[in-house]
Amino acid sequence: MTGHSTTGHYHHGDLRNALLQAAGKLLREQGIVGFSLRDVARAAGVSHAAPYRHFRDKAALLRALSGLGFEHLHAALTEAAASRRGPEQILIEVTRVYVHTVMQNPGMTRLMFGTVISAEGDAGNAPAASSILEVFLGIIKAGFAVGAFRDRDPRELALVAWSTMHGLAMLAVGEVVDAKYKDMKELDALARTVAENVIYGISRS
Amino acid sequence: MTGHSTTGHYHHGDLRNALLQAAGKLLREQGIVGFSLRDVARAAGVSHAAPYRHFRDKAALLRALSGLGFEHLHAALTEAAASRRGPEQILIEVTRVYVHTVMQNPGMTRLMFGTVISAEGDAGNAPAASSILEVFLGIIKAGFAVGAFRDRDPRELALVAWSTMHGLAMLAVGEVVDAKYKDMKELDALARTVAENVIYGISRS
DNA sequence: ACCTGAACACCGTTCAAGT
DNA sequence: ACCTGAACACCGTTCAAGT
Repeated sequence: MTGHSTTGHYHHGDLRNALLQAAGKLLREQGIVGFSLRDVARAAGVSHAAPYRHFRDKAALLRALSGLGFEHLHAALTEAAASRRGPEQILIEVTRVYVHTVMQNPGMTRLMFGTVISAEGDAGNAPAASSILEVFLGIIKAGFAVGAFRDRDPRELALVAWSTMHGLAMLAVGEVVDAKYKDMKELDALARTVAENVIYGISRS
Repeated sequence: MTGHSTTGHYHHGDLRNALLQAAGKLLREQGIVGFSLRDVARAAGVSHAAPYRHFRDKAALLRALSGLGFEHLHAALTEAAASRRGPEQILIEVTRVYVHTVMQNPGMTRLMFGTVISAEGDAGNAPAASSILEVFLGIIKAGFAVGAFRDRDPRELALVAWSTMHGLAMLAVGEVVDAKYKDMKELDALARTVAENVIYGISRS
């Protein structure tokens, strides 16, 4: 995205971004368990002390990375919410996308929702999370507009919808759900079942 | 439970258990982030190499600890499932207990469901998880017996119920849900709402 | 059989010093 | 302004050696 590159002598113009990119790759490929800042620096081709010019500490780097993950999830959900007709169809599609996105990058998922990072001065993931809740709120309100849903506090219904698909996604990514569900076909069917149940639950009788 | 203790010269008869207990305390008090095996050994009053006589490595200790956590959750849910009348009341109570148990020990929760540990030869948490699923299966089947629930695969309904309360619990423990929900009163109300929605969803129309 | 102490390869973080 | 290299206090793990 930066564009200009005439000098041939390498070395980063934007080390901060290079570090985040390297970190994302390591997180995806190796997971969060052995994730080390020194590895990130190595992958970016700088000394192990260099990242400290751009992030206060390892937690700050992870927080920034987590923020990128939330943005990605938010974008995927927003797109899924925009592309269909009725609120019921939307809920089914959003559930499927939620589970898929979460399963595609388990390390990122654990980073985002595992609270490996905590607030500590920074706002933590609260704002990112509330932007995700907005997506569900939008779906619920659209459902109200066409008289589809039970007359309840929309924030409650939004949280019900989110909880349900989040729970399925977490059980899947945590491998606590039976091995057979790791098959994506099965997971898709399960996502549909779960979404339908939410719909049954929140629809007017 | 062991009973005899006449010799006054200390040093553990059962270091394995002492280590697990110390680890549990550290996990509860400090969380999983800075959790170190050397700290556990120190807390138990032995050298840092001593744990290796009882656990193959740090992951094995954590796996055993996680197993204890699953046992605790299983026992709490089983008790909640046994004490009430109709399946609807049971689901509400079980949801409340699930969320409470999870919130009472966030470090343990992250250990159990964060897949910090993976299988690696050992069976991982799959058996523990399936014993939890059994509890939900029992509730669903009891509901079938009195004609309360929709005619679906009981395993699906059980997973729907589990997913929903698990999702709420994870959002709560991950602090992604608004700060005001950290108040237990609010969380209790939320648990009830979520449980009611599951009931609406799985009940015969 | 169970535990210790030294040893090794790693980490996160800091800081003087270089360009 | 940005990066490096040495340094420090920690970790997980191994292994000879002690009782």
